[in-house]
Amino acid sequence: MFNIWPSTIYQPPQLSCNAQQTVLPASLAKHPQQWTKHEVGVWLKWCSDEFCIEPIPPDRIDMNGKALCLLKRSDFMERIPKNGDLLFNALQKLIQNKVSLTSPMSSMCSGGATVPMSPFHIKTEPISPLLHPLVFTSANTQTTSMHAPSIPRPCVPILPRTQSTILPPSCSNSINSNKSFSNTVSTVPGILSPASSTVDTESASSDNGSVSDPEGHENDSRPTEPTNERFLPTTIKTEIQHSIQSAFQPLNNNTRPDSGTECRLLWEFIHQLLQNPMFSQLVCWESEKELIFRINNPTGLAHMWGKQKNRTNMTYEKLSRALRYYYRMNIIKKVSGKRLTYKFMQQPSTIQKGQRGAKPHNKCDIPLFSSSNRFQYSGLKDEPLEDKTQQKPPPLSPAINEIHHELENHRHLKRQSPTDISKPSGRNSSKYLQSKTLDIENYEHTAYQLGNGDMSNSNFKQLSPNFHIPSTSYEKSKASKLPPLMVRANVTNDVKYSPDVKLNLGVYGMHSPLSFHQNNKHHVINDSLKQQYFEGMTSPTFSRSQFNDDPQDEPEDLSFSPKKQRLDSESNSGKMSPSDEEQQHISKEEENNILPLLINYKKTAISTNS
DNA sequence: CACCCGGAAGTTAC
DNA sequence: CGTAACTTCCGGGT
Repeated sequence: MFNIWPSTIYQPPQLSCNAQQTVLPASLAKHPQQWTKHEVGVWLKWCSDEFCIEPIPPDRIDMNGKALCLLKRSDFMERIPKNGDLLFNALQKLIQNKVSLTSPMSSMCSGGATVPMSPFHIKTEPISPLLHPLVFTSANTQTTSMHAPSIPRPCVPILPRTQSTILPPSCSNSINSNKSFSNTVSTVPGILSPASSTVDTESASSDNGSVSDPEGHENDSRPTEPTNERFLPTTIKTEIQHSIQSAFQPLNNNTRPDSGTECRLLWEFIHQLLQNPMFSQLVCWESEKELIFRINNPTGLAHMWGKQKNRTNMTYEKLSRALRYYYRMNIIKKVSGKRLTYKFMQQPSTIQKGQRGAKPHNKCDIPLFSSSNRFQYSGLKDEPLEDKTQQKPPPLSPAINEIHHELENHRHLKRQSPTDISKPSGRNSSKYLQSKTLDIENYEHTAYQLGNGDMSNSNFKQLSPNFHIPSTSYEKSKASKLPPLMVRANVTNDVKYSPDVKLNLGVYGMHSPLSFHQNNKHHVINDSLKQQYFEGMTSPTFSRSQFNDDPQDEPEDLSFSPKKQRLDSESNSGKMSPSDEEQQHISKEEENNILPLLINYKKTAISTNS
């Protein structure tokens, strides 16, 4: 009967709990109220094994099933402080399973769950699956990401995947919570597992009777064909699965009509977990009022997120990278000085979403010069950045004016970064930067396209009719797109100090000229400042002198003159003709020249600022 | 060592 | 097919 739904994706070898058996002992295949005292003990033992929790002293719950069912949650907590919640929930599921035998689950497909209520549920809210700590494990560690059923999944609100795992909070109750989580991750059928969820939900209405059928047990090699799902025990399964669905659905379906795509976003996922104290061992509010939350178990959270996204190799390192992308979108920021502590920058319910995910509120203002840049988000420790400067911008040079005009007219489009040519082997950004700088002199045109998004380089494809695009993917883009914006960078004839090169370098190196430091203040390049930026380069790091027309007076400007740099290098070192590799390589001296100009100005600004 | 940062490039779902 | 939102990897920092 309580055969558990197969599906362990992650199962470390050193599981401390029973990972082989997920079936409730046969003697417990009756309503808990009918359990004898001995059977209650059997159940407790089963729970401790199944949920990877420490053994429950029999004297803590020394009663028969009838008395057991009368225990309130608080009673459980009192008797078993560590895992009372878990046991209570598990018992409730057993109890409610019996009840729900008479109640088809078909209605669960809607956003509002009709799952039997758990005592600690808010009446008007769907039951959160996360409150159902039924954890099951199976011996099979096979990952079946390729087995995703292709049948329609109309009721599935979360990411499609076939299997997922989850850990009850109690499983991280050990000394090393992280390791505990990793080593005891078990499978909750249906949790975060929409694929099977749907199937089971669909089969539930026609297969209620299978609950008590021992033949319903499926082992770990469960076939994934929908037809086989019919033979699964469905009631509890469906309840839980639906509960899971509910948990990851938006609280307000009216504002999130697309319930079929919910909880695909990391911030949403985290927020959902935060809503449930059951997961406080993974992540909890540090200050709900201030929307500050703390990740208590980074590894566990990452595992869970990985399950949600069907990424079995998810780590906190990666998850945190995704979180860092939120900085610039003003969705989440790091709380400076507090490890594993972040803050929602706005009420999650107010976070606007793009077609597929969160975006800055004023997305149309983001692209190239908005205040929403990475430097602004370089840490909560940073005081609010000064972007209120209302200095009257100097007149623009014709070239810049043209560019500016183009930029203004293309804010809604995605900016395209110049080139991916001669990508250096390493990931050293300074080398990369330098190689780009070198490359640009070979071309007459550079195209940019404006837009927003995560601003990663992959979203900035090179588009220019006269540009050689070595990357395959870029070639494809080139064929299908036309650059909405052309920035003429006459680098061939005037590679060193033309205004356009300045722009290019700025955009190149920094993705965009986003902020600068001046008068002990960190200025964000907002609308009022961008003209000033372009024309005057008033930042100390982008000062006018650094683009002086007379390179002889500014030796540091060698960085902007690849040709000259190379010539100098050759004459100095005696090298005849530098190879491509050498062109891409940046020496320490060169790095020292170019970094302060193109990269480290951020650090300058921040350090002076702080 | 664990966490943090952000660039760069690849992946995936829509 | 294009893009948002990651994921993956990395070098470097605290």
